[in-house]
Amino acid sequence: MASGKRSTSDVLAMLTELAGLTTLAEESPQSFKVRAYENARHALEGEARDITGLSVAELVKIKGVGKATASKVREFVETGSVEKLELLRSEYPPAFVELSKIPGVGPKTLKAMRRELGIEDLDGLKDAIAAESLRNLAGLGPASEAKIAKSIERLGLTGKDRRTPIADALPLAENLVAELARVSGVAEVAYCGSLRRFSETVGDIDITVAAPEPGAAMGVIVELLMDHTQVKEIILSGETKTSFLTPTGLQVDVRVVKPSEFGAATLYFTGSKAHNIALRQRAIDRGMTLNEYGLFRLDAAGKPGPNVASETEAAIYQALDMAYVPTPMREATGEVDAAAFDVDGSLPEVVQRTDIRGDLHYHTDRSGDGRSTVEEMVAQASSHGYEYLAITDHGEDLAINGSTQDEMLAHRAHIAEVQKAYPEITLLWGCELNIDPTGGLDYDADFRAQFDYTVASVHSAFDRSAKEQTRRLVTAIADPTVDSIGHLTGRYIGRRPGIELDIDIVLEALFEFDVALEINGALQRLDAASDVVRRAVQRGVKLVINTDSHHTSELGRMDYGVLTAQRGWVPRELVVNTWPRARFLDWVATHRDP
DNA sequence: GCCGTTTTCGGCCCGACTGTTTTCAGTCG
Repeated sequence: MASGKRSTSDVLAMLTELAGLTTLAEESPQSFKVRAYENARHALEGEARDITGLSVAELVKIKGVGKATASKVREFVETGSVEKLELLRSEYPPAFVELSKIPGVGPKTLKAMRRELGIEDLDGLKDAIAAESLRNLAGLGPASEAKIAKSIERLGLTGKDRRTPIADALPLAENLVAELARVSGVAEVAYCGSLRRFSETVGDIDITVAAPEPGAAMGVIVELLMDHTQVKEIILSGETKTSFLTPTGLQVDVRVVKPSEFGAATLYFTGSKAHNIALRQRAIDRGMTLNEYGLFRLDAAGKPGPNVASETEAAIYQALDMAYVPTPMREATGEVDAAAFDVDGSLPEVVQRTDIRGDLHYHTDRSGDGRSTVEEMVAQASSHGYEYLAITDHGEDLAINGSTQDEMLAHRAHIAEVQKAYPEITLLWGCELNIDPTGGLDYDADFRAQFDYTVASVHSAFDRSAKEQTRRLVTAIADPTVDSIGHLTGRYIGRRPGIELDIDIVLEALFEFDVALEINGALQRLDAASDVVRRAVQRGVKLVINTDSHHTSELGRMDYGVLTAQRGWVPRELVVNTWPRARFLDWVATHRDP
């Protein structure tokens, strides 16, 4: 194994691999050992401190991490590998593990294929299917063989670990929800799953439907789906559950329940799985049981008895003696204990869309890539009720999109003219500065200092080393004319990885120079990412939630930025654009001249 | 492997669907 310093994400990846290989070894995804590794991973994911610096004694104090896992983490950090993991790797080589990604093939089937038929990789499996020998395995038949053959055909398209960027999944889900809501007999529809938790990529789309007659409604829905343009193939269909694949291979699960069960169902299908398990454990501890139909009191015989709550998620959390947990926080990274009144009860009140008073990264057609005029963009912002708005067109360094000094000065005069028609909203003449590979910025310092507000961002040179990029960012952050850092890594989710950074050093610089970190609400960006945001919160770094709008149709991105902030456990207080105008302007003035 | 106001052993969340089964195992979420 390669040497080098192990990071927190390396440790988490190690535990994920350990859980995966142990699933094979134990022939069960429900294996208690597997769940222990997964729980430990979750617990460490939610840990604020740098886990690579913790001792075994400190690690075992984290709930969900025991002595065995703590020792493995230390072993991994100190030696770069874990003996147990290496043993499992030699027992289950990558080509064999790869087979576990085939939908419908679980650990039991996989090991039977190896044991009985000597299958070691995809080619071996294909040969066995061609020879029709798979059907001879106990519990399998011709139908299973055909199903597996089909799964292999579309592997890559619909493999179990396939992820779809939220920017692709969300519009599709919203359209499906709107269509299903119009089906007769349907009372309510919501998308759930990782999409509702606002995960940046999703494995599938889960849609929950409420209907007084679930079976009948499902019949109508299946008819609708049968010749729907977004349905390539219906892969299973029962009384209350139907799954289909879209033309791009994204799986959609539709589940129908009664309206009285809608809260329990959306809670269940929103997950995360680990969050659900924690809630169910809590129910059991209180003499109740929780499933997708509701929360029920257990009778003396341990059977589900009277319904306690089911119609709304809020009622279920309340019955479990917990604060309501916003969907983006349901990742089992500490929110269950934090929300539990008898354990901690200090779940932070995260920022809400209604807290936002202004947008501070906002383009007009002064930018080469801007598509609406100053007048149009300001009118749109005003209609959103904002108190202030920073118009931040590109600086001169972006050859095609940027503006010269003279153009910027004329732009300032233009903005001042438009301001007269909008007394209720304070317009700031701003700029999106480009951070060059060395950390340098557009114009000269004196000119930059004239802007009312600036956001500095990376737009090029994405492939430098983490060391170079970190120095680049820190140099920009230290510049007194920089008020905020835009889309931190420059990533496009699922298409382009962002720049590599030593996040701790960057966060330290942001804190020290009192520069705000942007949460960019563009769905393809969502940058800084929620995990980075959560660390920023822990460090006390100020944040700003922006749309980076280039057109009047893009202001809705504020919702997405807020959801990302909620995933990062951001309290309103840290978000500078929730502050009243006077306080915000005062902050800009003081941080520039401390 | 983890955990404990039933603590150091004996439990560990719950249900739908499919296929191969005459009552259930495997997979999935």
